[in-house]
Amino acid sequence: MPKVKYDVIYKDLKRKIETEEYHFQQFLPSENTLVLEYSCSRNTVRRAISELVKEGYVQSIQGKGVLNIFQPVEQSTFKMGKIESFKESAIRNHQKYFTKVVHFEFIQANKKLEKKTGFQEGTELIYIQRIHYFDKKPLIVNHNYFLKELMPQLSREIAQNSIYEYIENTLGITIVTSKRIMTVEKMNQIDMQYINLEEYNCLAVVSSFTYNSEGILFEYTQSRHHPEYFKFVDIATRRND
Amino acid sequence: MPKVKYDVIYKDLKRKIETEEYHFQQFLPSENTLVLEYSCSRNTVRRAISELVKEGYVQSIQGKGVLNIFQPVEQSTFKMGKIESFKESAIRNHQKYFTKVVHFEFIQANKKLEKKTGFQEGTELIYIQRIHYFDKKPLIVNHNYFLKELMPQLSREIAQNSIYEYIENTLGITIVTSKRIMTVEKMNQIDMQYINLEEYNCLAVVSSFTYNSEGILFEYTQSRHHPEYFKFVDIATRRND
DNA sequence: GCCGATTTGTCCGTATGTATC
DNA sequence: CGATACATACGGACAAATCGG
Repeated sequence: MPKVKYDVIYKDLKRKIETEEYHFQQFLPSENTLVLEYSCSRNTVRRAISELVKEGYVQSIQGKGVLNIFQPVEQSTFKMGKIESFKESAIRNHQKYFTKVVHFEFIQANKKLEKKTGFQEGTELIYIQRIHYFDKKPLIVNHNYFLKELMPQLSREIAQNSIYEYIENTLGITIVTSKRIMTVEKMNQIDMQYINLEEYNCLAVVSSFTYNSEGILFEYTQSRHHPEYFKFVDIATRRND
Repeated sequence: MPKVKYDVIYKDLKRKIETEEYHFQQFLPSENTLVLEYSCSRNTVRRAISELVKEGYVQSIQGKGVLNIFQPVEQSTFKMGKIESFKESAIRNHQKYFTKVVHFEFIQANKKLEKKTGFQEGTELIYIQRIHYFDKKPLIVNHNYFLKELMPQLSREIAQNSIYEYIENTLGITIVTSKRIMTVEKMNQIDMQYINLEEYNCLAVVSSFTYNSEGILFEYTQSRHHPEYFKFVDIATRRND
């Protein structure tokens, strides 16, 4: 992240909240106070605070102040409102992970796939199936469909490591927006083959549509998770419309 | 919603996107153009646009413009990034709904409940179980825990209708932030009693913690959904940190 | 109930930086 | 290189909500 002012302030406030330098259910210093503290304009302070609001750390109350409502949430496997790769997530949660590529194929989108993924019929795609392990337990089956045109060099070896790392660092593509849909589905043949669901007969499924900085859809992924190890966190704020 | 300028602009842009007055994968008029169109400052236009970014309608690309990436999403049962009551959601999706109160009790939080809900042991609560029907099919089992102190008059009759309506309109409490956690759980006795899961043996579970404008937790709800009729949509944008 | 001080919310105008073409 | 477009930042003004006297 470029070193921009509002981001520095945001990170500093966040740290102070997490380390309880600012106490739970107490007000942060007023915006005007923070302006003096950080020698910046009120807009910049407000920008930093608005990030914290989005993440559910604080709540601004007109006429009163900015209230700290942060509680050290039971660590969640996947953060929301962010795009996070499997590897990043694993590292952040201090777990051992391992990825196995079980299928790698160049395909063309057909009608059925078009409906599911949004890629037009005939589009050249790379289809990859990967199994993700946490602590040697297979927990996630991943079906990735990449736009071949944008990453013709993508190989099995790269898929073995982090594809996102390759996309961002090597190809220099910036991922901007991702739409995700969470559902629960009955297990299928492939799930059964790789994951031990024990007495469960369904999985948590996250389908995501990822756009690059040109606004074009370049990836569709379906992640099928073992229910016991799945958690999806979201912060909602009321917007009246 | 108070009639504020950025909101008027936001709604107008949103309408133009939804009605395809602005076309998919094309750029919106530049910020400066919009400034002239709406006779406002650039900040105000940017504020409106940032709302659209949050909702995944557009994507701003520095040096190029604001790109329309809206696709009329397959209608989703539950919107994300918003707090929405069951009734509101049902109306928006043009479905017939019906709510049945199957349990209504005044209780005190014990240790176990404290761990689950966040309400301190000994806190006086109202515990309600409700079954939600769409088109006569029971699809959701709802367990609500309300802070009794804030709504001592809450009755079975009110629970029969929309509790949120009562809270907002009658009590005048404003709901501000809600933290939600989505998981998949095996069905329990109560689920089995009320919902016909057919061959499924688990449900989609949404646990939510709702805060009022004072920043105090006043509701914990666990919603247990029939998997076939459950969908959770989310827009993620990359923030580097 | 009113008034004034404080605090957040909205809005404006301007300047400068950075990316794209 | 210049023109255009979005991104960051500043400072100021007034509105709206809260709270204490």
